[in-house]
Amino acid sequence: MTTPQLPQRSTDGTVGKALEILDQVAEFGRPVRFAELLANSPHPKATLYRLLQTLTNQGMLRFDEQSQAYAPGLRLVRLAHAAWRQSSLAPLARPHLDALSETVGETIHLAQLDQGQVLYVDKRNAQTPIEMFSQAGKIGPGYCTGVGKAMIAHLDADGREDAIRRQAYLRHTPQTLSTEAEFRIELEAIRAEGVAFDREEHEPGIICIAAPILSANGRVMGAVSITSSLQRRSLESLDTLRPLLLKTANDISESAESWQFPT
Amino acid sequence: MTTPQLPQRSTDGTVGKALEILDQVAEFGRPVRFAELLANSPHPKATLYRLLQTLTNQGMLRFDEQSQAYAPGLRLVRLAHAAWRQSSLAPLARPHLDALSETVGETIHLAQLDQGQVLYVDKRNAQTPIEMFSQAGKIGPGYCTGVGKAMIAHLDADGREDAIRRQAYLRHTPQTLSTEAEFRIELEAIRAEGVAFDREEHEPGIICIAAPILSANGRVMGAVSITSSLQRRSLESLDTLRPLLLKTANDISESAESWQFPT
DNA sequence: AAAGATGTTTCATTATTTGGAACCAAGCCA
DNA sequence: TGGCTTGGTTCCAAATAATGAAACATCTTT
Repeated sequence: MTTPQLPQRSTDGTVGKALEILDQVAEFGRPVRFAELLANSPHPKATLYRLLQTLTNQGMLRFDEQSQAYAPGLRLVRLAHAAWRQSSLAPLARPHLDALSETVGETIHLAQLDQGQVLYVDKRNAQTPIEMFSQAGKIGPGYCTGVGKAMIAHLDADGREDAIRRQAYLRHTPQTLSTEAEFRIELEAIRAEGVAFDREEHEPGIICIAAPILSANGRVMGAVSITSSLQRRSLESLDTLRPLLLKTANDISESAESWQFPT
Repeated sequence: MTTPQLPQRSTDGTVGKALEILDQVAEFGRPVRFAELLANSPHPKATLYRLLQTLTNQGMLRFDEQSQAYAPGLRLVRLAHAAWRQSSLAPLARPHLDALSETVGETIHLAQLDQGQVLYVDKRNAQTPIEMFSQAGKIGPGYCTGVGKAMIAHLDADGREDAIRRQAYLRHTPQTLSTEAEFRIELEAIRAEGVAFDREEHEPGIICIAAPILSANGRVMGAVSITSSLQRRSLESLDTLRPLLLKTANDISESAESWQFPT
């Protein structure tokens, strides 16, 4: 008899397991050895082994001979290009972000929600390009970023509860909201206000104002934010950009509505 | 008895089938309806249906209610970020591309080979800085691009044959090499020469010079190219950049060699 | 109303995945 | 040296999940 009554994550089929493993490898952020994966895996050795083989010769993983370790494969990059173009707001939002960037001269982020986490899909740098590695595809926490809070606050009840449950509530800075209760209160405030602020909750000295991008029927599609540092601006100063930010969010939403797929 | 003697692509297991479907959806370049996929699918209705369901609720695909169609999902973007950072030459090559770009002021491409096709992983051009997945992740043909030819020419015999077989040999321009025979001759010439030229083979008026990036043991890791237009430069003029290009390719290779993975 | 598309569900059959255990190959240590 | 540990690969009978023909819903057209 095998694994009788454990809560056991609802993985759909073999494919689900394989994709879960893919995620695990990606999360490591560096090539991982078989044994390391095995340690964090619910699967028996042989199963994990075969799944890794499959993923590898499909190009979803790459096996680095030299370090004897697995890393996410280039096939993903190819697939992601298609995903980014078709399923992200980035292509549509592009002109609006450009305009906003030009006007405010601060760092702009465009994000969407992916399994309760913030997924950045586009970015514009402040004039001085302190080029961090390209942002698209990067993920961030939902409970302590402006875009994350803005999106979660505007989800419907079910989605919101789900997202609230998925947060890690780690204290990144002294200002981080690190309990579910605090987070809930903040979400209420954001819903009332229409925009979210990040008050050094993720990184010390970094603040931002974020607005949700809502579809005509009120569903959350994503969020835009303007980020700055306390050295350059105060929260109040950021707040003066609110009308511009809201207009941008609205423009993006309208572009999305009027979009028709080609035959 | 099922599917008795067809050549039938060697798909490893259910996971393989699922990923193949993922590719199909991505290739469409626009949301696809169930029926369209079914038409191009070797699988029976029910099978395709279930596979699509699985992929969708795994976030690898997105089902657009409005258009009743499937598109690649955002989970891919997240995964690809990890892949790009760990499995592409882009992070390592970045400073070298920056330097080359600064010096020559022309469009630069960094590409790798993915299943016989050219996969662009980074780019520099005069105007726009990098926007991750708008350029990275894009694919191109191997037989009529500078980077493609440079890489394929330097593969080992097996890999080269495989790549030669995978090409489509479509005539994009009057200059396109559109038979396998012509392609083979060109590859020989490139191997002798050490660099490849694109003589308006992919797009009219567009030319480029490309060099392979080889590891210490001679394996092809990728290629760099400098692209220009006939309005601005001649092939001879591009050729004067050859030493710079080769130096860049070599620098990237050396950076890669000296790279050690963190524990 | 009937006939066509298109998408979804069922269920007995079949084939694939599973995972315990054996096996192999290096290190390591005493 | 020889035995012990650690990391990785292969086997194979049993358990499970995938399969696909066909029936069933819907929603359009005629």
